[in-house]
Amino acid sequence: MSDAVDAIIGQWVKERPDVAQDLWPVQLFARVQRLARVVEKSAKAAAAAHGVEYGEFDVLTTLQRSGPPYALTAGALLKASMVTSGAITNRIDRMEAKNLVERVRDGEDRRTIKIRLTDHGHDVTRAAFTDHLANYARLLADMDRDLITKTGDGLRQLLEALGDTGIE
Amino acid sequence: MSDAVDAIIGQWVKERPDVAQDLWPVQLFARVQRLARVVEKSAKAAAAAHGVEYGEFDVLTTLQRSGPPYALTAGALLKASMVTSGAITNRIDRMEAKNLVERVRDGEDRRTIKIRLTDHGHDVTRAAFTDHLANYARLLADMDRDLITKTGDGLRQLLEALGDTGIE
DNA sequence: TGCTTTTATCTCAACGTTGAGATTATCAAG
DNA sequence: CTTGATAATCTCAACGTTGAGATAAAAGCA
Repeated sequence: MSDAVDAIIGQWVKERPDVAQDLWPVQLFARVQRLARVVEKSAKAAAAAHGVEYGEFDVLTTLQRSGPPYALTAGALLKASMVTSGAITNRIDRMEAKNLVERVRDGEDRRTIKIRLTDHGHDVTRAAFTDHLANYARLLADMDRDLITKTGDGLRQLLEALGDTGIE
Repeated sequence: MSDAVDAIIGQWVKERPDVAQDLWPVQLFARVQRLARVVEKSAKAAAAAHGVEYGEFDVLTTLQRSGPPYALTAGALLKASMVTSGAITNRIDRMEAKNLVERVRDGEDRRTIKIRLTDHGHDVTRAAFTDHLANYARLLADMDRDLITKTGDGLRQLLEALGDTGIE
């Protein structure tokens, strides 16, 4: 059996035999990259069905899983999202206009603001996340559960080694 | 041992116990997504050191690994790149301005154009790809080789099941 | 030959992200 | 207090991508 990445590596071995022994990370990282794109494309469609961009969906779920009172600072959302500060500001602006979240000034530190899920934001998040999980399950419908677990465990060890250990 | 994704799943189990049994795909897909971002960020920096955007680097390597005569149609690059047509046109425009590639009309079919690596494009690609592999190796420096192989194999099976089997 | 359909590429406005810098507030030291 | 340093958020122009539509050529078919 072979996939697109096997074909790509085969091309490199032919064209760049001088680096053939350095291609071993490619079989992992190229697959991670391709799988991420396939899954993200599917997830975007699932989010769009609920009227939100994928980046907005990310903010919604981060707030919901943080638990009561469903409010985090812009800085916390920034760290959780792996994007830059301008992107977070824009996302919050758009989501505020859609009445999904609201900006609340923090009494303690007036530099910080908290982003809080509105009731409407809660409803959208619950529905969208449920659909999101159904979509995930559909993608993996025919796969062996044990393989999924083992592969996920391997990725966890990689992420730990790369320092991706906390969500703050 | 635990990583950021374990923490995220822990939050969901608490906040949405009603979907706790549907979270199993998350431990895989969330890791794929996070790892892809970490690796891509690193790869972008490696490409930038050679004066090219990551998307441009993708076009360069696709052309180089295709072998002589190092020329593909815009359509072939489109399929290989997993982006939309406008993005490919823009990338080629920018790369042509940088003298990395040149557009060549195909004698047979005047609708198609071939994108061909220039000599300069060849040089940049060789150097950038060598650095790219060194960067990959650095990221995996402390990892067990067998784990990397097994995890990559798991991802291959997933990609095959999702139909990502050819590069055309 | 003419007509329609299909194929390949490009156009362009809307969109989201980047990232350096600006703004405003807090903290630490004297 | 006042000054300087630090911290949190926002601003904004530049950038790359999206995706529907336009353009143009080729292929299929009467």
